[in-house]
Amino acid sequence: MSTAATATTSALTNLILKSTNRQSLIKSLICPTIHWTPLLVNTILKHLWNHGPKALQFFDILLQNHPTYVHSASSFDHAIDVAARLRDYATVFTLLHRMRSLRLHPTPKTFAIIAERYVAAGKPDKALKIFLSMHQHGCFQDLRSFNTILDVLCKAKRVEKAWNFFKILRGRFQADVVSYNTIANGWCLIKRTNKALDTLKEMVEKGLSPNLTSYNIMLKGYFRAGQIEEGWKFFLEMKKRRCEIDVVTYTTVVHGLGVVGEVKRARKVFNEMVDKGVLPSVATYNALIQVLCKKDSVENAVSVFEEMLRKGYVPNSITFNVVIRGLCHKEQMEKAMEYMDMMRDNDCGPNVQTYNIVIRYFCDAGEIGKGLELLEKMSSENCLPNLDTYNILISSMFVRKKSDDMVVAGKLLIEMVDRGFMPRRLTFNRILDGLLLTGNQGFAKEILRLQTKCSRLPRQFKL
DNA sequence: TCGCACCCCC
Repeated sequence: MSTAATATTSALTNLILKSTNRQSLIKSLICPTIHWTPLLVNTILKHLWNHGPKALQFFDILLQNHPTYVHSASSFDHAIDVAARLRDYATVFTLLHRMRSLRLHPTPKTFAIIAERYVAAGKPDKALKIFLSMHQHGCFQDLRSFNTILDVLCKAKRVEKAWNFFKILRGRFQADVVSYNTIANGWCLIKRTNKALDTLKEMVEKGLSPNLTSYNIMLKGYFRAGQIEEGWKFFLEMKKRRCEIDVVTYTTVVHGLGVVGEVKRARKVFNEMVDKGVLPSVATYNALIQVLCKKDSVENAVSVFEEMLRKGYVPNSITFNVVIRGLCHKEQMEKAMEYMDMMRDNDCGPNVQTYNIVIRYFCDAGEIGKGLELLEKMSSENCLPNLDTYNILISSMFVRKKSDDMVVAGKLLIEMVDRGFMPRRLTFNRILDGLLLTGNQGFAKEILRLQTKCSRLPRQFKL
């Protein structure tokens, strides 16, 4: 996007965040000088991702009040994702029906989003149900969408459920190598490497051949399960039998060896890939840098970071976050802040994860004030705090129960609820205890009312 | 469909 467009986006995002009155917001947004496009709408929705109610309000104002602009299907997908994450299923279905009435057909992606949110909310059966009812919403199921629902279940570690569902429907959808790989990967995610192997064997019996992805999945599975020597043997076997091992294979091994402290072997593999003509990717560098930070020294990690710059690689936010975490861990906070500035210069963040890292280290060092300063700083950069940010800050305030801290914690709690995050019961109770112990009875009552409201009402955000 | 980070706390 151009600089002018970015400026417009920030200005609009701020306008939406600051507004307290729907009518005046409508007046500001429905204005002939603003040229609404799906790209602009989607960018703003992404910025508002950590303020779900505002995101939905914004989407709804254009939907209801704009005389000519019609949302795109992808914007609907974003809005549905936000509503589903808020567990506001009434709005999810309203939007789904609205899509159909506008003749924008919900896509397989739409259903994947809803299914994913259902599974995340602990409702995998609802996820299967929405998948099975896709055709009633004017969207046909095919092998791709079948594989997607399997993947959604597996990624949420509901592998047994995915496997049972798979066995029932694999005939109907003509399961392919992707379906089997997805299930095998699921078993690997829960460290059941033998089940993964069985799944792939069953695939072979059905006449399908494993591909490189199948092998990479098993390889990662061994390392994840702590079966390092099995992983290593598997890697050697891959090199011997299949000549086409790729950058993913190497990255898996570099990372797998590194996390168990085998830094020298990890480095050796990294060098070997260069010799064999397999070019490391940014992800490979990230894996190595992370491993050096955690198991070697941050100085060595930084020199690999500088090496990758010399070779012309463009570090991404993961690269920066890994280095920043390493520096924080070595209590080099100033250096960490310099890397944050570098991110700004490189036009890649800092993002909410970056802030969470440094806020966390400041808080752990007892410098809550600096943590709160960074919270301010991030909003000024249009980077909204997420659930983790609030949890980090609030829990740090219980190290010593200072009265002022308790009030700040209470205010943060109110803010997070306002933005659609559901604090855990423990968080509520700790803040209540803290306020009562420090003589803030009035504020405690307010928090208690909020808790009661949160637990009683089904989620439905007024649009 | 596979590789790299972040995160409440257990």
